[in-house]
Amino acid sequence: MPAAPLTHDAAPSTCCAPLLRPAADPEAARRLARTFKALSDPTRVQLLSIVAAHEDGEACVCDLTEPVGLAQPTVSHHLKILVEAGLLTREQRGRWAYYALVPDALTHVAHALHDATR
Amino acid sequence: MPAAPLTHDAAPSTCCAPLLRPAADPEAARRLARTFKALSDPTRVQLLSIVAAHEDGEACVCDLTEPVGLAQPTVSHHLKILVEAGLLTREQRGRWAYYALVPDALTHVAHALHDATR
DNA sequence: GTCATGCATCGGCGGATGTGGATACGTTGC
DNA sequence: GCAACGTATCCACATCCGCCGATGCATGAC
Repeated sequence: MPAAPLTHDAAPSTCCAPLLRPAADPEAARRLARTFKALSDPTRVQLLSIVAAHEDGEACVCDLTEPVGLAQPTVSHHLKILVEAGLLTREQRGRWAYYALVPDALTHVAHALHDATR
Repeated sequence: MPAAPLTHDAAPSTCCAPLLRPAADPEAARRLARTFKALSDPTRVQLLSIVAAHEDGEACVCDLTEPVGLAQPTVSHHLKILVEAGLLTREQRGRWAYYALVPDALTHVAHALHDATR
């Protein structure tokens, strides 16, 4: 932070082109990245796919530990991340916890990404 | 791993529902997650947005360091990750390196994600 | 009540990641 | 040749993340 007074306003050549549109503000980028972070692990992508492939589009933890080959606490951890990202819902019925996809979450993410880079 | 021979084949109740479709194979999940990992950082999302907002859809590093408020090596590092993920292209013209969005990369990602959770 | 079952949380370990200063590389201009 | 400029790479540091064993918290069966 010793300041960088050399604003390349006096650009010698045609290096820095102007922006046509204002870019996505940092807050929007932060929220987008937060969702992508939830999708940045192979296990979590697999979990989403497995849940989606299940009948009624829902599955409990015991359905998921074996396909991904991880211990139950780890699967529970990943599921929590997916729920916090708004990609899955969690519903407890009896002693089982059923996870299901949030219907339009993924398409919403796709649109947000398209808007940010439009 | 003393083995967990208790395969819940003899499930007492209706816990484990069958799959309607085979879920995404681990390899596909790995590739998808690899792309999302590149998008999982706020700085990188901002970089994509700033590049897209520039005239001609391209920008050099000197256009990018100031908006994101990070040092040049850090920005270069993030750009490399985006290029390796297939989201940006790098073209050296003179002493400047111009980065541009890969046209259909994002929509392709969106479709792949939709397929994995169809 | 007790016990078993399914799941979440806690704690720690090992590896990956974001960050920037110093430095090396390639290009332009002299 | 040399100097200046724009970028990329190297290195070290702090932090975060995936992973699992141990444990706790519910619910259901007895």
